[in-house]
Amino acid sequence: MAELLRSQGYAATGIQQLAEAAGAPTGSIYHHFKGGKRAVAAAALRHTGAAYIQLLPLLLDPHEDLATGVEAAFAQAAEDLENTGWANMCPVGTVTGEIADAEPELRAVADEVIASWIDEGSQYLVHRGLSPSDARAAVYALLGALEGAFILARGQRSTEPLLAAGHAIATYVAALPVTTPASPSDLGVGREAGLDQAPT
Amino acid sequence: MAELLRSQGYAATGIQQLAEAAGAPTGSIYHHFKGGKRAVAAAALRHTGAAYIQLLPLLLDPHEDLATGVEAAFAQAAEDLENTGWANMCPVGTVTGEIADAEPELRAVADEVIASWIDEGSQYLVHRGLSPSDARAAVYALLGALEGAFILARGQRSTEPLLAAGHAIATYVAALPVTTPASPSDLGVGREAGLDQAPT
DNA sequence: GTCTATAGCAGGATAGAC
DNA sequence: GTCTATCCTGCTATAGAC
Repeated sequence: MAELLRSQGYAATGIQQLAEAAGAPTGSIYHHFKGGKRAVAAAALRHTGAAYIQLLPLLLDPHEDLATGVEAAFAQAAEDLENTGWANMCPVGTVTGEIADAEPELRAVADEVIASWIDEGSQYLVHRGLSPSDARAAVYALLGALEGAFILARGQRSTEPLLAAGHAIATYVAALPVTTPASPSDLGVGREAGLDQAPT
Repeated sequence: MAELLRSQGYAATGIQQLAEAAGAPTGSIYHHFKGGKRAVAAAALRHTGAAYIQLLPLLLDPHEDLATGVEAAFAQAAEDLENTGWANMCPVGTVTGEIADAEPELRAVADEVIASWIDEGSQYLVHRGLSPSDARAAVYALLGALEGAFILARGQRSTEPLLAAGHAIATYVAALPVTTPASPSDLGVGREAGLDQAPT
Protein backbone atom coordinates (compact mmCIF):
# COMPACT_ATOMS: atom_id res chain seq x y z
CA MET A 1 0.00 0.00 0.00
CA ALA A 2 2.76 2.38 0.92
CA GLU A 3 4.31 1.77 -2.48
CA LEU A 4 1.13 2.82 -4.22
CA LEU A 5 0.49 5.77 -1.92
CA ARG A 6 3.90 7.26 -2.37
CA SER A 7 3.73 7.20 -6.14
CA GLN A 8 0.05 7.89 -6.78
CA GLY A 9 -1.35 9.53 -3.69
CA TYR A 10 -4.43 8.58 -1.73
CA ALA A 11 -7.32 9.50 -3.99
CA ALA A 12 -5.82 7.87 -7.06
CA THR A 13 -5.04 4.60 -5.31
CA GLY A 14 -7.92 2.16 -5.57
CA ILE A 15 -8.78 -0.77 -3.38
CA GLN A 16 -8.96 -2.98 -6.40
CA GLN A 17 -5.53 -1.86 -7.52
CA LEU A 18 -4.23 -2.54 -4.05
CA ALA A 19 -5.85 -5.97 -4.03
CA GLU A 20 -4.26 -6.84 -7.34
CA ALA A 21 -0.86 -5.65 -6.15
CA ALA A 22 -1.22 -7.66 -2.95
CA GLY A 23 -2.46 -10.77 -4.73
CA ALA A 24 -5.61 -10.89 -2.60
CA PRO A 25 -9.23 -10.10 -3.45
CA THR A 26 -10.92 -6.96 -2.19
CA GLY A 27 -13.03 -8.84 0.31
CA SER A 28 -10.00 -9.92 2.31
CA ILE A 29 -8.85 -6.33 2.67
CA TYR A 30 -12.17 -5.25 4.16
CA HIS A 31 -12.06 -8.23 6.46
CA HIS A 32 -8.74 -7.22 7.97
CA PHE A 33 -9.22 -3.47 7.86
CA LYS A 34 -12.62 -2.61 9.20
CA GLY A 35 -12.33 1.04 8.29
CA GLY A 36 -11.92 0.36 4.58
CA LYS A 37 -9.59 2.39 2.43
CA ARG A 38 -8.94 4.97 5.13
CA ALA A 39 -7.82 2.34 7.61
CA VAL A 40 -5.43 0.74 5.15
CA ALA A 41 -3.90 4.10 4.36
CA ALA A 42 -3.58 4.94 8.05
CA ALA A 43 -1.81 1.68 8.75
CA ALA A 44 0.53 2.25 5.81
CA LEU A 45 1.41 5.73 7.01
CA ARG A 46 2.11 4.56 10.55
CA HIS A 47 4.16 1.65 9.29
CA THR A 48 6.40 3.67 6.99
CA GLY A 49 6.61 6.45 9.55
CA ALA A 50 8.11 4.08 12.08
CA ALA A 51 10.41 2.56 9.49
CA TYR A 52 11.76 5.77 8.00
CA ILE A 53 12.84 7.39 11.25
CA GLN A 54 15.13 4.44 11.83
CA LEU A 55 17.13 5.58 8.82
CA LEU A 56 18.23 8.78 10.51
CA PRO A 57 20.77 7.29 12.91
CA LEU A 58 21.75 4.66 10.37
CA LEU A 59 22.66 7.35 7.86
CA LEU A 60 24.20 9.88 10.23
CA ASP A 61 26.05 7.73 12.75
CA PRO A 62 28.90 6.85 10.38
CA HIS A 63 29.76 10.51 9.91
CA GLU A 64 31.70 12.20 12.64
CA ASP A 65 30.74 15.59 11.25
CA LEU A 66 26.99 16.09 11.35
CA ALA A 67 26.88 18.45 8.38
CA THR A 68 28.82 16.02 6.22
CA GLY A 69 26.43 13.28 7.21
CA VAL A 70 23.40 15.37 6.28
CA GLU A 71 24.77 16.15 2.86
CA ALA A 72 25.64 12.49 2.29
CA ALA A 73 22.16 11.41 3.37
CA PHE A 74 20.52 13.73 0.84
CA ALA A 75 22.88 12.47 -1.86
CA GLN A 76 21.90 8.93 -0.93
CA ALA A 77 18.23 9.83 -1.18
CA ALA A 78 18.84 11.41 -4.58
CA GLU A 79 20.52 8.27 -5.84
CA ASP A 80 17.75 6.05 -4.53
CA LEU A 81 15.07 8.23 -6.06
CA GLU A 82 16.71 8.13 -9.46
CA ASN A 83 17.29 4.38 -9.26
CA THR A 84 13.65 3.70 -8.47
CA GLY A 85 12.49 5.57 -11.56
CA TRP A 86 11.53 8.71 -9.65
CA ALA A 87 8.96 7.05 -7.43
CA ASN A 88 8.59 9.18 -4.34
CA MET A 89 10.40 7.94 -1.29
CA CYS A 90 7.90 9.18 1.25
CA PRO A 91 4.19 8.33 1.25
CA VAL A 92 3.61 10.65 4.19
CA GLY A 93 4.66 13.67 2.19
CA THR A 94 2.72 12.66 -0.88
CA VAL A 95 -0.47 11.96 1.03
CA THR A 96 -0.43 14.76 3.60
CA GLY A 97 -0.68 17.60 1.12
CA GLU A 98 -3.51 15.84 -0.59
CA ILE A 99 -5.76 15.02 2.35
CA ALA A 100 -4.95 17.67 4.96
CA ASP A 101 -8.21 19.49 4.29
CA ALA A 102 -10.55 16.70 3.26
CA GLU A 103 -9.69 13.73 5.49
CA PRO A 104 -9.49 14.72 9.15
CA GLU A 105 -8.75 11.21 10.39
CA LEU A 106 -5.87 10.68 8.02
CA ARG A 107 -4.54 14.15 8.72
CA ALA A 108 -4.44 13.24 12.40
CA VAL A 109 -2.44 10.15 11.54
CA ALA A 110 -0.03 12.18 9.45
CA ASP A 111 0.28 14.66 12.31
CA GLU A 112 1.09 11.81 14.67
CA VAL A 113 3.73 10.39 12.34
CA ILE A 114 5.37 13.76 11.74
CA ALA A 115 5.35 14.51 15.46
CA SER A 116 7.07 11.21 16.19
CA TRP A 117 9.69 12.03 13.57
CA ILE A 118 10.33 15.38 15.18
CA ASP A 119 10.54 13.88 18.67
CA GLU A 120 12.88 11.06 17.80
CA GLY A 121 14.92 13.13 15.39
CA SER A 122 15.35 15.81 18.03
CA GLN A 123 16.53 13.25 20.55
CA TYR A 124 19.11 12.04 18.11
CA LEU A 125 20.41 15.52 17.32
CA VAL A 126 20.56 16.36 21.02
CA HIS A 127 22.60 13.23 21.41
CA ARG A 128 24.85 14.60 18.71
CA GLY A 129 25.42 17.73 20.73
CA LEU A 130 22.74 20.21 19.68
CA SER A 131 20.59 22.09 22.15
CA PRO A 132 16.99 20.82 22.37
CA SER A 133 15.52 23.88 20.68
CA ASP A 134 18.14 23.89 17.94
CA ALA A 135 17.64 20.19 17.42
CA ARG A 136 13.91 20.54 17.04
CA ALA A 137 14.23 23.38 14.55
CA ALA A 138 16.89 21.50 12.63
CA VAL A 139 14.74 18.38 12.30
CA TYR A 140 11.84 20.46 11.03
CA ALA A 141 14.10 22.16 8.52
CA LEU A 142 15.74 18.93 7.42
CA LEU A 143 12.48 17.04 7.06
CA GLY A 144 10.74 19.87 5.26
CA ALA A 145 13.63 20.37 2.88
CA LEU A 146 13.67 16.64 2.16
CA GLU A 147 9.97 16.40 1.43
CA GLY A 148 9.98 19.52 -0.71
CA ALA A 149 13.06 18.44 -2.62
CA PHE A 150 11.38 15.10 -3.32
CA ILE A 151 8.51 16.94 -4.96
CA LEU A 152 10.75 19.12 -7.09
CA ALA A 153 12.96 16.16 -8.00
CA ARG A 154 9.99 14.05 -9.04
CA GLY A 155 8.55 16.88 -11.09
CA GLN A 156 11.80 17.56 -12.88
CA ARG A 157 13.23 14.06 -12.88
CA SER A 158 16.48 15.48 -11.63
CA THR A 159 18.61 14.95 -8.56
CA GLU A 160 19.58 18.61 -8.49
CA PRO A 161 16.85 19.70 -6.02
CA LEU A 162 17.88 17.05 -3.51
CA LEU A 163 21.57 17.86 -3.79
CA ALA A 164 20.90 21.57 -3.40
CA ALA A 165 18.69 20.94 -0.38
CA GLY A 166 21.31 18.70 1.19
CA HIS A 167 23.99 21.32 0.77
CA ALA A 168 21.77 24.04 2.20
CA ILE A 169 20.72 22.07 5.27
CA ALA A 170 24.31 20.94 5.82
CA THR A 171 25.44 24.56 5.79
CA TYR A 172 22.71 25.43 8.25
CA VAL A 173 23.52 22.55 10.58
CA ALA A 174 27.22 23.38 10.46
CA ALA A 175 26.40 26.84 11.79
CA LEU A 176 24.66 25.51 14.91
CA PRO A 177 26.61 25.40 18.17
CA VAL A 178 27.57 21.95 19.46
CA THR A 179 27.93 21.42 23.18
CA THR A 180 29.60 18.01 23.15
CA PRO A 181 32.25 18.12 20.42
CA ALA A 182 31.39 14.56 19.41
CA SER A 183 34.13 12.48 20.96
CA PRO A 184 35.28 9.98 18.34
CA SER A 185 34.74 7.04 20.68
CA ASP A 186 31.01 7.62 20.44
CA LEU A 187 30.98 7.32 16.67
CA GLY A 188 31.13 4.52 14.21
CA VAL A 189 30.60 1.97 16.94
CA GLY A 190 27.11 1.15 15.69
CA ARG A 191 23.94 2.34 17.27
CA GLU A 192 23.45 4.84 20.02
CA ALA A 193 20.85 5.02 22.74
CA GLY A 194 17.66 6.99 22.34
CA LEU A 195 16.34 5.61 19.10
CA ASP A 196 16.33 1.88 19.66
CA GLN A 197 12.78 1.61 20.84
CA ALA A 198 10.13 1.95 18.13
CA PRO A 199 7.39 4.58 18.43
CA THR A 200 4.02 3.73 19.90
CA MET B 1 -9.45 25.59 -9.99
CA ALA B 2 -6.15 26.45 -8.39
CA GLU B 3 -7.97 26.90 -5.09
CA LEU B 4 -9.36 23.41 -5.26
CA LEU B 5 -6.14 21.84 -6.52
CA ARG B 6 -4.03 23.29 -3.76
CA SER B 7 -6.29 22.03 -0.99
CA GLN B 8 -7.54 18.73 -2.43
CA GLY B 9 -5.09 17.66 -5.07
CA TYR B 10 -5.80 16.58 -8.61
CA ALA B 11 -7.52 13.22 -8.28
CA ALA B 12 -9.92 14.38 -5.58
CA THR B 13 -11.00 17.49 -7.45
CA GLY B 14 -14.00 16.79 -9.66
CA ILE B 15 -15.20 18.65 -12.71
CA GLN B 16 -18.63 18.96 -11.15
CA GLN B 17 -17.15 20.42 -8.00
CA LEU B 18 -15.19 22.86 -10.10
CA ALA B 19 -18.29 23.77 -12.08
CA GLU B 20 -20.22 24.44 -8.91
CA ALA B 21 -17.42 26.58 -7.51
CA ALA B 22 -17.17 28.52 -10.76
CA GLY B 23 -20.92 28.96 -11.06
CA ALA B 24 -20.98 27.38 -14.50
CA PRO B 25 -22.20 23.98 -15.67
CA THR B 26 -19.84 21.21 -16.66
CA GLY B 27 -20.59 21.61 -20.35
CA SER B 28 -19.10 25.10 -20.46
CA ILE B 29 -15.85 23.86 -19.01
CA TYR B 30 -15.46 21.23 -21.68
CA HIS B 31 -16.29 23.84 -24.29
CA HIS B 32 -13.45 26.11 -23.25
CA PHE B 33 -10.93 23.44 -22.33
CA LYS B 34 -10.79 20.85 -25.05
CA GLY B 35 -8.55 18.53 -23.07
CA GLY B 36 -11.01 18.10 -20.22
CA LYS B 37 -9.89 17.89 -16.62
CA ARG B 38 -6.23 17.62 -17.53
CA ALA B 39 -6.31 20.80 -19.58
CA VAL B 40 -7.99 22.78 -16.81
CA ALA B 41 -5.42 21.60 -14.32
CA ALA B 42 -2.57 22.43 -16.70
CA ALA B 43 -3.90 25.94 -17.19
CA ALA B 44 -4.28 26.41 -13.46
CA LEU B 45 -0.72 25.28 -12.81
CA ARG B 46 0.71 27.59 -15.46
CA HIS B 47 -1.38 30.48 -14.21
CA THR B 48 -0.39 30.19 -10.57
CA GLY B 49 3.18 29.40 -11.54
CA ALA B 50 3.48 32.72 -13.34
CA ALA B 51 1.74 34.55 -10.50
CA TYR B 52 3.74 33.11 -7.63
CA ILE B 53 7.18 33.91 -8.97
CA GLN B 54 6.21 37.57 -9.02
CA LEU B 55 6.08 37.41 -5.24
CA LEU B 56 9.78 36.76 -4.92
CA PRO B 57 11.03 40.28 -5.74
CA LEU B 58 8.02 41.82 -4.04
CA LEU B 59 8.88 40.07 -0.80
CA LEU B 60 12.67 40.36 -0.96
CA ASP B 61 13.23 43.80 -2.46
CA PRO B 62 12.29 45.71 0.70
CA HIS B 63 15.01 43.94 2.69
CA GLU B 64 18.54 45.13 2.22
CA ASP B 65 19.85 41.94 3.77
CA LEU B 66 18.89 38.94 1.69
CA ALA B 67 18.85 36.51 4.60
CA THR B 68 16.57 38.76 6.63
CA GLY B 69 14.24 38.98 3.68
CA VAL B 70 14.12 35.22 3.27
CA GLU B 71 13.23 34.69 6.90
CA ALA B 72 10.55 37.39 6.71
CA ALA B 73 9.09 35.84 3.57
CA PHE B 74 8.73 32.46 5.26
CA ALA B 75 7.14 34.13 8.28
CA GLN B 76 4.70 35.87 5.94
CA ALA B 77 3.86 32.56 4.29
CA ALA B 78 3.29 31.01 7.70
CA GLU B 79 0.91 33.77 8.69
CA ASP B 80 -1.00 33.51 5.42
CA LEU B 81 -1.28 29.76 5.73
CA GLU B 82 -2.70 29.99 9.21
CA ASN B 83 -5.10 32.76 8.25
CA THR B 84 -6.49 30.74 5.36
CA GLY B 85 -7.34 27.82 7.61
CA TRP B 86 -4.31 25.77 6.58
CA ALA B 87 -5.21 25.57 2.92
CA ASN B 88 -2.05 24.96 1.01
CA MET B 89 -0.49 27.96 -0.63
CA CYS B 90 0.91 26.16 -3.65
CA PRO B 91 -1.10 23.97 -6.02
CA VAL B 92 2.06 23.02 -7.89
CA GLY B 93 3.52 21.33 -4.85
CA THR B 94 0.29 19.60 -3.93
CA VAL B 95 -0.30 18.27 -7.42
CA THR B 96 3.22 17.38 -8.51
CA GLY B 97 3.77 14.72 -5.89
CA GLU B 98 0.48 13.17 -6.76
CA ILE B 99 0.72 12.93 -10.55
CA ALA B 100 4.45 12.70 -11.25
CA ASP B 101 4.17 9.01 -12.04
CA ALA B 102 0.68 8.70 -13.46
CA GLU B 103 0.10 11.82 -15.57
CA PRO B 104 3.00 12.48 -17.94
CA GLU B 105 1.43 15.55 -19.54
CA LEU B 106 0.75 17.26 -16.23
CA ARG B 107 4.18 16.31 -14.97
CA ALA B 108 5.66 18.06 -17.98
CA VAL B 109 3.65 21.16 -17.13
CA ALA B 110 4.83 21.02 -13.53
CA ASP B 111 8.39 20.61 -14.76
CA GLU B 112 7.98 23.66 -16.96
CA VAL B 113 6.59 25.75 -14.10
CA ILE B 114 9.32 24.71 -11.70
CA ALA B 115 12.00 25.37 -14.31
CA SER B 116 10.64 28.86 -14.87
CA TRP B 117 10.72 29.47 -11.13
CA ILE B 118 14.33 28.38 -10.98
CA ASP B 119 15.32 30.50 -13.96
CA GLU B 120 13.63 33.67 -12.82
CA GLY B 121 14.52 33.18 -9.19
CA SER B 122 18.16 32.64 -10.13
CA GLN B 123 18.17 35.82 -12.17
CA TYR B 124 16.85 37.71 -9.20
CA LEU B 125 19.43 36.31 -6.80
CA VAL B 126 22.22 37.01 -9.28
CA HIS B 127 20.93 40.54 -9.36
CA ARG B 128 21.23 40.54 -5.59
CA GLY B 129 24.88 39.63 -5.85
CA LEU B 130 25.08 35.84 -5.83
CA SER B 131 27.06 33.87 -8.36
CA PRO B 132 24.91 32.10 -10.98
CA SER B 133 25.64 28.64 -9.61
CA ASP B 134 25.05 29.70 -6.00
CA ALA B 135 21.86 31.45 -7.04
CA ARG B 136 20.49 28.40 -8.78
CA ALA B 137 21.26 26.12 -5.83
CA ALA B 138 19.79 28.64 -3.42
CA VAL B 139 16.51 28.88 -5.34
CA TYR B 140 16.23 25.11 -5.41
CA ALA B 141 16.88 24.96 -1.68
CA LEU B 142 14.50 27.79 -0.88
CA LEU B 143 11.71 26.47 -3.07
CA GLY B 144 12.08 22.90 -1.83
CA ALA B 145 12.16 23.99 1.79
CA LEU B 146 9.05 26.08 1.24
CA GLU B 147 7.06 23.30 -0.41
CA GLY B 148 8.12 20.74 2.17
CA ALA B 149 7.39 23.07 5.06
CA PHE B 150 3.92 23.68 3.62
CA ILE B 151 3.25 19.96 3.77
CA LEU B 152 4.46 19.62 7.36
CA ALA B 153 2.60 22.76 8.42
CA ARG B 154 -0.64 21.57 6.86
CA GLY B 155 -0.29 18.16 8.45
CA GLN B 156 0.40 19.56 11.89
CA ARG B 157 -1.61 22.76 11.65
CA SER B 158 1.35 24.64 12.99
CA THR B 159 3.52 27.46 11.68
CA GLU B 160 6.58 25.95 13.30
CA PRO B 161 7.77 24.04 10.21
CA LEU B 162 7.66 27.18 8.08
CA LEU B 163 9.47 29.28 10.65
CA ALA B 164 12.15 26.64 11.10
CA ALA B 165 12.59 26.33 7.34
CA GLY B 166 12.85 30.10 6.97
CA HIS B 167 15.51 30.32 9.62
CA ALA B 168 17.50 27.46 8.09
CA ILE B 169 17.42 28.84 4.55
CA ALA B 170 18.25 32.31 5.85
CA THR B 171 21.29 30.92 7.61
CA TYR B 172 22.32 29.14 4.45
CA VAL B 173 21.85 32.21 2.26
CA ALA B 174 23.77 34.35 4.72
CA ALA B 175 26.76 32.05 4.31
CA LEU B 176 26.92 32.54 0.53
CA PRO B 177 29.45 35.01 -0.87
CA VAL B 178 28.02 38.21 -2.36
CA THR B 179 29.91 39.91 -5.15
CA THR B 180 28.04 43.20 -5.19
CA PRO B 181 27.51 44.28 -1.57
CA ALA B 182 24.00 45.50 -2.40
CA SER B 183 24.42 49.25 -2.68
CA PRO B 184 21.48 50.85 -0.85
CA SER B 185 20.52 52.92 -3.89
CA ASP B 186 19.41 49.72 -5.64
CA LEU B 187 17.02 48.76 -2.90
CA GLY B 188 13.63 49.85 -1.83
CA VAL B 189 13.09 51.79 -5.04
CA GLY B 190 10.53 49.32 -6.26
CA ARG B 191 11.10 46.75 -8.92
CA GLU B 192 14.32 45.72 -10.52
CA ALA B 193 15.05 44.54 -14.05
CA GLY B 194 15.06 40.86 -14.91
CA LEU B 195 11.69 39.82 -13.60
CA ASP B 196 9.30 42.19 -15.31
CA GLN B 197 8.54 40.04 -18.29
CA ALA B 198 6.26 37.09 -17.59
CA PRO B 199 7.36 33.57 -18.54
CA THR B 200 6.35 32.04 -21.85
C1' DG C 1 -21.68 29.98 -26.66
C1' DT C 2 -24.54 28.37 -22.66
C1' DC C 3 -26.63 24.96 -20.22
C1' DT C 4 -29.28 20.21 -19.44
C1' DA C 5 -29.56 15.54 -19.56
C1' DT C 6 -27.44 11.41 -19.94
C1' DA C 7 -24.29 7.81 -21.49
C1' DG C 8 -20.53 5.01 -20.04
C1' DC C 9 -17.57 3.57 -16.71
C1' DA C 10 -14.90 2.94 -12.45
C1' DG C 11 -14.59 3.00 -7.52
C1' DG C 12 -15.72 1.70 -2.65
C1' DA C 13 -18.03 -1.25 -0.06
C1' DT C 14 -20.90 -5.46 1.11
C1' DA C 15 -23.34 -10.00 1.23
C1' DG C 16 -22.81 -14.45 1.32
C1' DA C 17 -21.05 -18.95 -0.68
C1' DC C 18 -17.12 -21.86 0.33
C1' DG D 1 -10.89 -16.62 7.09
C1' DT D 2 -10.92 -16.55 1.90
C1' DC D 3 -12.81 -15.26 -2.20
C1' DT D 4 -16.82 -14.07 -5.77
C1' DA D 5 -20.35 -11.51 -7.43
C1' DT D 6 -22.77 -7.48 -7.08
C1' DC D 7 -24.93 -2.96 -5.50
C1' DC D 8 -24.72 1.74 -5.49
C1' DT D 9 -22.77 5.93 -5.96
C1' DG D 10 -19.80 9.02 -8.01
C1' DC D 11 -17.04 10.59 -11.79
C1' DT D 12 -15.62 12.11 -16.70
C1' DA D 13 -17.18 13.23 -20.85
C1' DT D 14 -20.57 14.01 -24.55
C1' DA D 15 -24.76 14.93 -27.25
C1' DG D 16 -27.86 18.11 -28.26
C1' DA D 17 -31.60 21.55 -27.07
C1' DC D 18 -31.69 26.59 -26.39
